[in-house]
Amino acid sequence: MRLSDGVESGVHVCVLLATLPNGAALPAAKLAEYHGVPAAYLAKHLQALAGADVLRTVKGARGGYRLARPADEITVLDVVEAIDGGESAFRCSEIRRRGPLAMPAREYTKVCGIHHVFTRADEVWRAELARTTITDLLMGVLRDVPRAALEKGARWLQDSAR
Amino acid sequence: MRLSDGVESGVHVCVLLATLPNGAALPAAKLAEYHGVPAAYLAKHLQALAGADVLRTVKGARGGYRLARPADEITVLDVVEAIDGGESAFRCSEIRRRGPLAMPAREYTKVCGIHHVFTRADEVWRAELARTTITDLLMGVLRDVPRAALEKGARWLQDSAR
DNA sequence: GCTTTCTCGGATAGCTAGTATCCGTATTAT
DNA sequence: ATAATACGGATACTAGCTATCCGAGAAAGC
Ligand code: SF4
Ligand code: SF4
Repeated sequence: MRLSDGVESGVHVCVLLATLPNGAALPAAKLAEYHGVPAAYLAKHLQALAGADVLRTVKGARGGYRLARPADEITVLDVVEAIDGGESAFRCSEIRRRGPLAMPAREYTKVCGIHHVFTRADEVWRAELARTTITDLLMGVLRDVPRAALEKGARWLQDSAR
Repeated sequence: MRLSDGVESGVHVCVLLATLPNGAALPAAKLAEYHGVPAAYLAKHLQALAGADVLRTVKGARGGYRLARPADEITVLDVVEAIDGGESAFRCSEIRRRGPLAMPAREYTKVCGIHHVFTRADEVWRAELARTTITDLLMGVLRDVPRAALEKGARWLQDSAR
């Protein structure tokens, strides 16, 4: 089981955008450069995030991406579902309908126990991700990252926002 | 994000094996036929389950597979980890080490907040799966599946155990 | 109004992990 | 001995994800 690779960049982008002043935007190329990931690929994820109303696009010259909502109203789950999709990890192929035990479809009214376990597990997983907002993550970064690195980042932002 | 396809068959196999009398075994070919899945493929998953000490193999003629432990000591998580692997869904590529913000490796001592969120989510997911045993699932089947189907299944088992 | 800058959206190649299969060998009951 | 069965490696196939490209269109600035 593997989460889409783009989720990581997606979350990082949101955290970075959360540091920008009110309505400012940052173009996709800069975001890619900042994180050291291929720009063309990141663009796809940015579009997905924009489509999911996590990011807002600012078109035209001096445009780019910015958060669509306040950072404390965006959860990690929002980012995950935008990029990785909202489907459950478990997909059953209705095994019980096959083989010699098979019965007519109408016999199977309720969701079976096996299916149910995985559905519940999926729900708690998502609930846990929904618990943390971009603001929470930003706080963590400000606390954990050494001052020197923070200043380096801030300087870079100034230069490229120009 | 997608769970390995074989997990479904794996769980079904365990539930079926839980219905067998004490030390009886069922060959891979029969298990595959019962569930209507390709035998050669199922064999792989069975081996994985045996390697993870979920199933026990009985070699030689009239051999097959049986549960390695009592059904109420086998959790759904055991099956999932045997077939799908125990790795977390989220794998970070250390983005913070790339790009202009990069700093020497020794600066990054603790696990970052982003990483932490996904680790925690993964833990609750696994905890939820560990909550349910094969016995629990078997109970559910006995309760939910119509009597006619149960008898059909029992008859089939008799015939093929011969 | 024209030009420049930048995003949007689709179209498409490349790659990796997972799916599915085969067969020769080892092991055991009869 | 013979038949039945697990084991393990080798391998083809496939879907989904990774990564890239480019033209159309929209906003900003002159
Ligand atoms: S019994 Fe449950 S898990 Fe198995 S095929 Fe049916 S719905 Fe899916
Ligand atoms: S900041 Fe966290 S999630 Fe991002 S690359 Fe580093 S460890 Fe991974």
